[in-house]
Amino acid sequence: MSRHAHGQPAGLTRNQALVHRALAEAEGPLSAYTILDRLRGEGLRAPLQVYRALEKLVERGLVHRLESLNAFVACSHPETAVHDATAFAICDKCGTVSELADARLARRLATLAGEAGYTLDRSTVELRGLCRACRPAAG
Amino acid sequence: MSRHAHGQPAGLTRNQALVHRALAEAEGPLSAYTILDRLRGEGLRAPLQVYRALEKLVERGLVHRLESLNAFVACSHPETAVHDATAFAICDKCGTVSELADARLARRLATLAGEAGYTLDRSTVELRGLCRACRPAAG
DNA sequence: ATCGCATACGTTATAAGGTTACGCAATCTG
DNA sequence: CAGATTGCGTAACCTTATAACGTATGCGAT
Ligand SMILES: [Zn+2]
Ligand SMILES: [Zn+2]
Ligand SMILES: [Zn+2]
Ligand SMILES: [Zn+2]
Repeated sequence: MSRHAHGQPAGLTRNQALVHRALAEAEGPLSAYTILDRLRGEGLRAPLQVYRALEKLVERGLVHRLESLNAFVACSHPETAVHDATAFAICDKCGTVSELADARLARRLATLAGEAGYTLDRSTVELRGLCRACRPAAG
Repeated sequence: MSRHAHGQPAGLTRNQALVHRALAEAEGPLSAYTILDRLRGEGLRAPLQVYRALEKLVERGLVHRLESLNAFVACSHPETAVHDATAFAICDKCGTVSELADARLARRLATLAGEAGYTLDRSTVELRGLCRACRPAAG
């Protein structure tokens, strides 16, 4: 589980920077309320302060929302990277998350949506299972 | 596990049947609390009555949960059908949902998870965009 | 400078979604 | 019959997310 050593992205407001840093320093996904708790020492007091920051961070692609967990993670890719069809693998036991980018997946999703008559604006792909560390030894 | 003439799966308890019917009769996804409201006339009073029924229905594959909507839909495939890697296309404007099954997608997800060191137990794939009816006419 | 607009901020209250805890009843199983 | 399992009902509670309202700040156009 390593992430970039950072360098906060430029152009963030104080609250946005605080929320982004909290996520970047966390080992895994955090709920909005957990973020809030971790930032009370910095003066944050209300859920909306966190949700508003998250909204902007997600818009900019600096943070992703994990729908199946109601939680958020800092993006593990450089800010410049392409982000179509990001998938997340989530360990059901230890909760670690890996952000995966895959062009073939992106194409397949676009094709599927198209065949069903839909445009594809954004996609949620979350894979649940066990990570290598949590998997029982093969037998 | 067969169905009666009116499409109700057999072997459901009263609450499960009520919840399933509510979803099957709805035009789109329903939240648990909306289901509850629609079933108050049938005697349901508490969220847990709905959540417990939903849990069983999801286990049996008769109902799917849409994580990005916090809502549920009746499965649109026969009860016998295979259900690995079901994807949902969701119109952002009118809310209609199409349930898509695709073996190539299933394989790609399995490969992706495997390469990242994860087993793949179940997947959430939700595609957001506009359906044909809601898309602005081209040209 | 100052008006209008846009963006961010802070606070309170409330909506929406989901679970824990407890106990009773029916249905198997030995 | 005892014990286990499953479903049911109620109340209380917790988590997640948004609405509503007002303030502050930057910035370009008049
Ligand atoms: Zn990312
Ligand atoms: Zn793990
Ligand atoms: Zn289905
Ligand atoms: Zn539509």
